[in-house]
Amino acid sequence: MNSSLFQITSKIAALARSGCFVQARKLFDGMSYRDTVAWNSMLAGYSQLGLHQEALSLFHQMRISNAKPDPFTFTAALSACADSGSLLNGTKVHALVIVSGYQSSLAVNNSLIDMYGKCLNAFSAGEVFQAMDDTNEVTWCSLLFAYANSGQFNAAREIFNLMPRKVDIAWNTMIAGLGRCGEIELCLDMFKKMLQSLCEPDQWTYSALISACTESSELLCGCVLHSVIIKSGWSSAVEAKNSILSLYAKLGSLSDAMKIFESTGILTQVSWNAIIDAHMKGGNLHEAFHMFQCLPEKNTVSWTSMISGYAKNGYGEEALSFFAGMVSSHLLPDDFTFGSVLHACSNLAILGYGRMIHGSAFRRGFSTYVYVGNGLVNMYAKCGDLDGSILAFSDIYEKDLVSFNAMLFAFGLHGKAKQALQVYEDMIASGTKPDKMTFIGLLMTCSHSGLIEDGHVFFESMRSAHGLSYEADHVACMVDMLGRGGYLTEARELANKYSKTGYIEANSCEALLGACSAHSEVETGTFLGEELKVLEPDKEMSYVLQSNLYCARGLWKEAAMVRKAMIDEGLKKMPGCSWIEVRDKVTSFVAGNHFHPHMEELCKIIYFLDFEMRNPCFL
DNA sequence: GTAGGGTTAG
Repeated sequence: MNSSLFQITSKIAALARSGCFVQARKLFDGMSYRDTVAWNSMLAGYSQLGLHQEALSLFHQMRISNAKPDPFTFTAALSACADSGSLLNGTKVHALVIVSGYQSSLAVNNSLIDMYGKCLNAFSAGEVFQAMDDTNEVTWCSLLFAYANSGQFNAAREIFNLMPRKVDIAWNTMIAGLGRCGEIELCLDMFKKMLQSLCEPDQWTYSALISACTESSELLCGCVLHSVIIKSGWSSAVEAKNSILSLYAKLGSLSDAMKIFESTGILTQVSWNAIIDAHMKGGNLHEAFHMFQCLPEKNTVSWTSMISGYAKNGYGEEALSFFAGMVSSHLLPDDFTFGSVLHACSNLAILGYGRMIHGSAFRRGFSTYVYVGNGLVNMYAKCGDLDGSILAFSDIYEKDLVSFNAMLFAFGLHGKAKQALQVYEDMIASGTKPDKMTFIGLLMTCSHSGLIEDGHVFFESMRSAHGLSYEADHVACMVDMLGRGGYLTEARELANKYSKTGYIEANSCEALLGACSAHSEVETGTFLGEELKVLEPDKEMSYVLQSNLYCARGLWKEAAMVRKAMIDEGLKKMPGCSWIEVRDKVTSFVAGNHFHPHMEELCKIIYFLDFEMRNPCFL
């Protein structure tokens, strides 16, 4: 009896190890009696294959059955939490470790430190470490990783210095961590010290160094290191090759990246994905799609590259069809995937679909992730659901700069200036440094809400207090703000003051022209319109704005002449349209279009609404 | 018969 239990268990372990988890699970489910080792074997199988959800649900089943978890159980369960980045589940398992009395097991404690480190919770990792009376190399390395991974480099260095014996992996952890934070000089310094010590750099050392160069846009430094790698003999290692490839792909020389790609004996998924992504970044969708089709095996990253690339280039529908393709090939979306899909949803302004994605991300446990949360804030705002944005924002587990910017824009977009400025206050209070985007959001908000004084203060503090330089868009926002408020002279002066070419920049000129039509300044407007035609001869904007200017003053003949001149130049204005989503169908409306099937009913409703707005006491 | 660390790509 016992021997058959042993036999089946070893079979399960072997099957799971080789990736045949379906067969392994069949055997496991057919067992009449399972002891702890049997549960552990199945659990470890899922955990190692990256099937974190399955692992955790098996762990749960084990708890409600009679089996008693042991240190093997906990290490497998914690590794599933660690690799899926689920701090919530990890903390629950930690509680069960204490309940089961295993808090002095070295392996379990090491797994706990690893889990907290991967979930970016160095503080808890440190607490576990403090309570340990027995430690080994793994303990120290995991603790070091915990601090380095969460960007706490002073603490990481302290731990590194305290380590009883510095193994290669500790050097690699420090180098990789410093590199990820953009500390390229400290990173190279570490590498020098490593060479001076008795530790030998390996493929991971070089991979981390090259990634550090990529992170800091140090192409030249990366090239030097590339030659060092060739001399060291590690250049054929997959890890090094992939990093080198992504260095060239990301820092612009796609042809160099292609050379590495074509010379690579082992074409790993990483190489393919890096090239696809480089094509996407360069806006070369056709080439990216071609490479994607040639990919022998597509993983989550490959599909996500396609989704995000098409979404970024404004092809929302195509992006969503890639998402559908991914789902039907049974790949599980992760936080990056959801973020990219939400990006597509905000471009298409399809609230219903966006909500569905939100639900899906929630069920998979990703809705509190920063990349997903930022996408949700943006999606809800663009789809007109400000409350949705607010809820999504408050759900984000660790808000970053993009989260604050997205929420600021959301309020700004909906004309809620007070709340937008509050977001900025909260952002500063949280220690997050504002960037150029933040100030675009602030200035736009001030402009749309007529907060001219606040606008001036932000514009000034942007340079003096935050050390940021003005870009054309910031100046244009200010010009727009002053122009809307009727301060046309000041607006023009400002535009002149900050122009780099001596001429008013095109986007400031557009803003000024807009202000001229709002305030009926025909002469100035005409002059600016001619200037804008010189600045952007291929754009229809100058003609449209000038024509609007004449229309506002009732100068219909002049307006018609401008429109005709535009057509003569071969320019066409894309008509603006509005659209709504009703029961999964999007209907769009263009001015002057009478062919909508329900046009008559719609006109009646609009007539009624118009009447009601003009006579608010009617009802 | 089961277990614990770093690794590149979106």
